[in-house]
Amino acid sequence: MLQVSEIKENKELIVQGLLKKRFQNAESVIDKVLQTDQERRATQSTLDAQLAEANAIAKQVGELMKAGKKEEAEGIKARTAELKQQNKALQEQLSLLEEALKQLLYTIPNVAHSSVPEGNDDKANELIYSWGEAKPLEGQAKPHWDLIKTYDIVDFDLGNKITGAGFPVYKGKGARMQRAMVNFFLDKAVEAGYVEVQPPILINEASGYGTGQLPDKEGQMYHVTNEDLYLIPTAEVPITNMYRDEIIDADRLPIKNAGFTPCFRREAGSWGAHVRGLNRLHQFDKVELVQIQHPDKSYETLDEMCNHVKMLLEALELPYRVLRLCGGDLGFTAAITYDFEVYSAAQDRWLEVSSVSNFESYQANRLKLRFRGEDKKMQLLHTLNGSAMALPRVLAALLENNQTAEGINIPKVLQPYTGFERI
RNA sequence: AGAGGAGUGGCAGAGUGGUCGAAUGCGGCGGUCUUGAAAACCGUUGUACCGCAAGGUACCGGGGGUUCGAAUCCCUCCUCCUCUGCCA
Repeated sequence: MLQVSEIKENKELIVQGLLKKRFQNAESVIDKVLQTDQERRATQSTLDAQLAEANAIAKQVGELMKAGKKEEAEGIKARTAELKQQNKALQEQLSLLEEALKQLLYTIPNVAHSSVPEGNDDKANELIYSWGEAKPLEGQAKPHWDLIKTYDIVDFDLGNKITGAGFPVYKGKGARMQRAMVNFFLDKAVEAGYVEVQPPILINEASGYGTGQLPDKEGQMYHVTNEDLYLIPTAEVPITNMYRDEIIDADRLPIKNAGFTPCFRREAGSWGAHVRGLNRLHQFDKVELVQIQHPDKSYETLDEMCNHVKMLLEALELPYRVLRLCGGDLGFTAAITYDFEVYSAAQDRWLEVSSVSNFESYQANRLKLRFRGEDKKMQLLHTLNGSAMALPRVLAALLENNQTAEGINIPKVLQPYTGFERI
């Protein structure tokens, strides 16, 4: 969430950034924050003064008791009863104000970075890079949902039987492909200096708040009600939360972690071709990169992460493009996001396979993730993450783009991992 | 899952109702000494909030309670350890 101190100092800029993000009533909500904070501070001051008085009396009583002046002590106690009531009321008032402020701040998204283009939806996203030849296949190109049946490598009916829609079973070379991609992506991440981690895939409520899935977006996660835990929608959540409530030594920065996990998304939503097959699933596998960086360097890091994803896609020989999301299409917690889309020849569509974002201090503020700056003052760090990458759509694109009469060609870089050159 | 024990500052570890934000040791930082280093010695060393400041307030796993006053007593939750049971 945003920091009240920032809002106070840069109110106009923040309102601008929020409007770009298409956050309604930015100005009035910000005003409400400032007003609530004002009340909070006033209440805090009063309460502190009263507590100071109560503390002084308690000390006095102690001294009188020790001196054996019991009656005098009893006399002073009368005042404390009064103070106690007032303090309790003030305490409650303060808690209410603090809670109100927090709830208010939770409703405010991150501010869009200055380079983020204006726009209401994905139509306004800015194309900033493309690689490879994006053209439909000639002849009888099949979409991946047909190919997986032909080669019997992903089975939706089986998944339906044992779980439900959106939970496919990968079989034979399909399963092997998954394992190959995971290993390839993880190996590349480790080569790039990321420390591999394997986090839990169930998270508690505090973690959900830390990275911004809670409150409000609980409907998108599977909830294990008998333990009050959530299935992760992305490894971003457990990996970033490893650093919740931490004060990091500046010389440890940047912190780079990579992890492979399954991801779970409820996404009750649309039907049709764009959710067919592997395009959208309730459970899918993903390798995620997370970095924690000094605020001055987070945009360099963002570029570095984007270059990493480019390298992966080029190694896989998949035509792709990079989009800078416009304000209206940006996620709640992101200051800036680059989407990587792979061209799927048989669908003649672009499939999002990676999303790389800088959250600046928005998550760090919720996480209480800080470091001591050059001036010895505590400062919030910046968090970033990116998928590298989401497997099902990469698989879909590989199947569709590499189909031949003889079968599906596996990219060279994956062959050492699959042990076969063709499906 | 049952029985018992324990959670204190970066770490170790005292403290069982007042003078305790908390002894002591280690570690860290600064200094003296030294050509340099080590050792020794001296000093310093938590976080958040309120306040222009002086200063004040809160925090001893989390939450609640008793009391004029709680790290210390009570309730509750969480975590860890030991034993028993179960198990990949």
